[in-house]
Amino acid sequence: MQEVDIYQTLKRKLVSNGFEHGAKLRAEVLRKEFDCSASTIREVLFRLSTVGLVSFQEQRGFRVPERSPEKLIELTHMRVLLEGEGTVMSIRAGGVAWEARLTAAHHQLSHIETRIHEAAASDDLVAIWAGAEKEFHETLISACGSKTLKQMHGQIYAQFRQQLMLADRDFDFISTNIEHHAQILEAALSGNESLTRKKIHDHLARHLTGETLGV
Amino acid sequence: MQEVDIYQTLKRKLVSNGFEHGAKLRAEVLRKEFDCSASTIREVLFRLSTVGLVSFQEQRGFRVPERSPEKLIELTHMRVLLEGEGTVMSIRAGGVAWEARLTAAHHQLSHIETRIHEAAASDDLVAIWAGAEKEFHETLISACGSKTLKQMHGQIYAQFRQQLMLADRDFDFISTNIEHHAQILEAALSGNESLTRKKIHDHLARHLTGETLGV
DNA sequence: ATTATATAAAATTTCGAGATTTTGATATAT
DNA sequence: ATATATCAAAATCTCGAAATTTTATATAAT
Repeated sequence: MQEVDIYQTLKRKLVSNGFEHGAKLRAEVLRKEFDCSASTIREVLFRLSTVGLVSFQEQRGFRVPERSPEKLIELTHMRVLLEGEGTVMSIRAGGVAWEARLTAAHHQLSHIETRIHEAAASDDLVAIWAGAEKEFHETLISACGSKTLKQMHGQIYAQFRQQLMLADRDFDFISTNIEHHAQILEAALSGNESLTRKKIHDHLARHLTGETLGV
Repeated sequence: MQEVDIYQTLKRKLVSNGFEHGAKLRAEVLRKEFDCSASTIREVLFRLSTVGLVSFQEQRGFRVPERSPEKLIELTHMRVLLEGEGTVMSIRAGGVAWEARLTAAHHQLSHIETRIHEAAASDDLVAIWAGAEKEFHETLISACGSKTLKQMHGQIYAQFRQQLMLADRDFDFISTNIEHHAQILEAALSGNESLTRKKIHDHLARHLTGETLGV
């Protein structure tokens, strides 16, 4: 298995319930799982600690970051800030091409959310939903013109998902949430910047209280 | 030399003119300089790429990031966003203790800037100034209550300094800049949030045009 | 002269073993 | 019973050499 594949596989596991929060990531175990040397694993884990998905402590190895209500609040705050700013920049610079992409991304997300809401949420469907939700929020900021902003948002978004894991799975598909995405789309297409910021904030607001992880 | 020292030493060199922009960071060379193995160097470089101070490309090793006017503009934009948000949060939550720390940090910065402005800027003085300027801007957001925001700001600030290196050294000490710091302090102490945001923006505005790196 | 190919040199990446440090268990003392 | 000290097991970290890949050089072909 290629190192880049090991990286992707581990990353996916880290943001989608593949490990317990706080679990130790032992080189020896992972070495066997991926059939490579301990140094290669060590390297991949360093790269993942790069983006905050793995915590590293000198002489004490690597761990999955603990779940923490405060951390989730901080990450949510950053998402509101970065997605709000990035979306406003996209509104100004994106043009029709961006509006088209956003509409398409929302259509797909809306489709899968409705489907899950009506039936049950199988693991397969949840995986598809996770991709569509990520795509929608990334499309919002995709025309902002700042690689730096997109990169930071990518880091924050991944850590946000990792904090949440499946804790909030049910809520993600209730009609309130489906409505939220529609309102963000509508506000963005209307070009109303402060309204768009507000709708993004409202969508994420339930994670700003600490209740989502039970405080 | 301890690995943590290697990390610090390299980091300092990377943000203060110790390397050319775009320079290759060869493991063999650094291995000899710090008298350790190639793997140790490799690890440190991975950690520095964690925070964006070193760029890494598969099979092509590590480099000092290129200087780029666009990148500087993006980093400046992020600084305005993060320092503005963090300072406003500090105004709300910091209390007298924060105000006292901010006043102290400004006093030290003001002192050194005046001194350099009157005389010439020796390398020693510039190093002291760099510390004082970093301290002032970090104190602004120090009471924001978000470890995540502080961490991201730290990354952005280091990359910002790395982009600038000594390109803008002269301007850093002219009276305009000294005035800027005083106005940020005054606005923050007055508790006027939008004015504080504006003063932080104005202070950094010259880096938003591209002129600083000559576009 | 320019492009393409083959070869050599140099740099990066992987590896497993040895050295170091932490962790956990057991024994001893307060 | 609590705390401290000692030792063994386990994990992490460092290292230098071997394997792989890139880069540079020289040769041949168009």
